[in-house]
Amino acid sequence: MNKRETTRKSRRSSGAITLRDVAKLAGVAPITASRAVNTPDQVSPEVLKKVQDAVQRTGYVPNRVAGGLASSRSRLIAAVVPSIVVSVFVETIETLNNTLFEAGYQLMLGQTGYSPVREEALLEAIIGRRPDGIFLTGIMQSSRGRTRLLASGIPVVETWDLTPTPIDMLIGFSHSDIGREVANFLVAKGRKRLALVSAGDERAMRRAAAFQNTVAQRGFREVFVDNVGASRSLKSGRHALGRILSQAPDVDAIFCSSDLLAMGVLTEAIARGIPVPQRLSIIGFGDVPYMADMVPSLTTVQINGRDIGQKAAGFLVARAEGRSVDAPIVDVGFAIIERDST
Amino acid sequence: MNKRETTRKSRRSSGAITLRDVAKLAGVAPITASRAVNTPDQVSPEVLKKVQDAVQRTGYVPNRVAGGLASSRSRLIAAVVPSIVVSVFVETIETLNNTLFEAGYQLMLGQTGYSPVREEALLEAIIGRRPDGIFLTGIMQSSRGRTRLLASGIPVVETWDLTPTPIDMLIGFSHSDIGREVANFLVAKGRKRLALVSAGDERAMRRAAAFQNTVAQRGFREVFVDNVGASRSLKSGRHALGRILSQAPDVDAIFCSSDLLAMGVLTEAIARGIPVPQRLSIIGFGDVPYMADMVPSLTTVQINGRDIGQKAAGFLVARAEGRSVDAPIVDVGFAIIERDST
DNA sequence: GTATTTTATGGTAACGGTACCATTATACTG
DNA sequence: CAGTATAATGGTACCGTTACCATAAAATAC
Repeated sequence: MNKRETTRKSRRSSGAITLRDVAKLAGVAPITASRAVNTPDQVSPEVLKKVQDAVQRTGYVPNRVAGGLASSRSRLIAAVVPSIVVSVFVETIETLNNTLFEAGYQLMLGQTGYSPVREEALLEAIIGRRPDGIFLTGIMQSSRGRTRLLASGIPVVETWDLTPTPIDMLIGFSHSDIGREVANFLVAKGRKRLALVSAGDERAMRRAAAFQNTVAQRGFREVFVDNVGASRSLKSGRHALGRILSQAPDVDAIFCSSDLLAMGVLTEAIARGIPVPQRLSIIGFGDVPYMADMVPSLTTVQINGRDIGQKAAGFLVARAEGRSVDAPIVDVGFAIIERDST
Repeated sequence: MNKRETTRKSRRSSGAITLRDVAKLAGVAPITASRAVNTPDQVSPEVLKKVQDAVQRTGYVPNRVAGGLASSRSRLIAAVVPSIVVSVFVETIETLNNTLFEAGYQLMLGQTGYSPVREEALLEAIIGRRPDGIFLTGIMQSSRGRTRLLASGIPVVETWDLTPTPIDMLIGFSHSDIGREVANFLVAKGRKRLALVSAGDERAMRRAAAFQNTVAQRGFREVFVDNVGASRSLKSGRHALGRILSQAPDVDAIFCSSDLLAMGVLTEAIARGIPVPQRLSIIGFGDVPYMADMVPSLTTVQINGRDIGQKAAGFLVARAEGRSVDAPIVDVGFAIIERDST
């Protein structure tokens, strides 16, 4: 009988130390050991000590998978990002991750590569893991995705954008406001012939559209648009300026959809001996850390990515722990940081 | 009786659709439904169709937590990184993540912030999640950590470094070789008065030490060392050059422990009108994507981070699926990419 | 036509914890 | 001092899935 039991065990068990082993060693029931580990103030000091000793001696590490299944709380938060190579998201993710870790949560990272198909598959994989919360970069556009998330009942925070119809919580800012404000800013600086270097993603396009509209409304010449599609590199910024100069040589200000593109435009301008900002104003987006210390330093739209990450972590943890979030829709705004390139 | 059952259920259950629900709807046993979902070729076409219909109708998403517990396979891989803001690691993580996702695995991300205390806590959290594999950036230095990992029995791949005593698998390159080769490279270029701008982490220090030794062995003057500690920003690179110029004005070549620091040094040099590379050679480390397209373009030590990520994913998945890895210790090497800054 | 393998399906018992309820010992109340 | 609240501990069932074994039906072998 005993033998059979042992055989059984060796077939299925992972062989690791379990709470049962710890409890046996400490001479208490498994449930008591569980309490000693998780809610120490619910057990007597003697029992606590015995269990802690047993944990030490055995090197027991609680199995969060089992715990998660039993309690329906995985202590896992999933984050969906287009790409972590796109540096503008990195600080948000880092802060999100760190804040979650402090609160006892782990981060599961998924990258869509800006692909809807990928996003769909990712969502399925994420929901299957039953995380306690989901962080989305941007608004979930696909209605299938929205339905899925809603049906899952998992707290969701959409970020990095605003919408009147969020799935659940929302921490973002208005891309069209940015487009408008940047246009106004450049016009106020006396610029007359404006251009855009824009990536092809939806949010960048929204900034671009607002920029164009504002320029048109104020009666200036049509904005020259160079769309670099998915190539967000410094090099594509350089090439973009090349095209602008040959097709619209009188352009005197360029709004780029990322700091890296702006840095490319700036680099090309310097290489061609075009004085910045005298002949050409350049403004980026994102305020990646090192932009302030370049020469010339880059004027850009600052987004407080760390703030977004921290707030999102706070929201998700609160909801995971059954607390409600007072103001679950937050506009964190943006700021145009004026430096030497305009 | 039935009532009681229902009551019970509502107390504990998460309320989500389970495999049992799907099975009931399809008119088969739960285990058969499980097979239809996971190993479709083990069931008859009719049953397969019935189950797939039921899945569609219910919107069933398998609970991987429960599956993981039952099968001791979480399909989760954990990655430990110092920081994702340090751009040199980002491509590795991205490729690791993407490759894992293709194979049906999710990535759990942990950041140590270069802190051993943090690393310890992180390890505990990771092991508790019973991932199928662990990716480490660098070698696990702490012997407690090594013991823990070994005891956990989880496949581990250490990366970004070499050691004669890896915990398990290893994909890296030699930091001392880099220090030596860069010194030789600069000397071959005719440089005589060398300096280092180094971050305080262990691997950077190892590159620095080898660099210094080589310079000493070849009979050149002692290397001027500027240690920037934990501040790896462009700005600290700029400040570092300031200090070097005031304390060792005859320095004619600088090896920086990261591309970002090198970019800072380069920026400061340009700002001060110091001709690069005529009066000053600058070489970085990492080959962050945009370094090639700056003016002047930056000479640097190229590490194939994507290759490391892809290989690591391959190794970990193989081991997770019970296959063995032929050559689990790989030196991916490095290359000095000569550009305009030397 | 019987013996033997293969295929398809199902029953049952884990996996390693925690929720829920029950029980006992102890402290407090009036 | 009985009656009641509180604290500490334990028993049991269950979380949602899969491993393992058993069984029945169909296919193949001889």
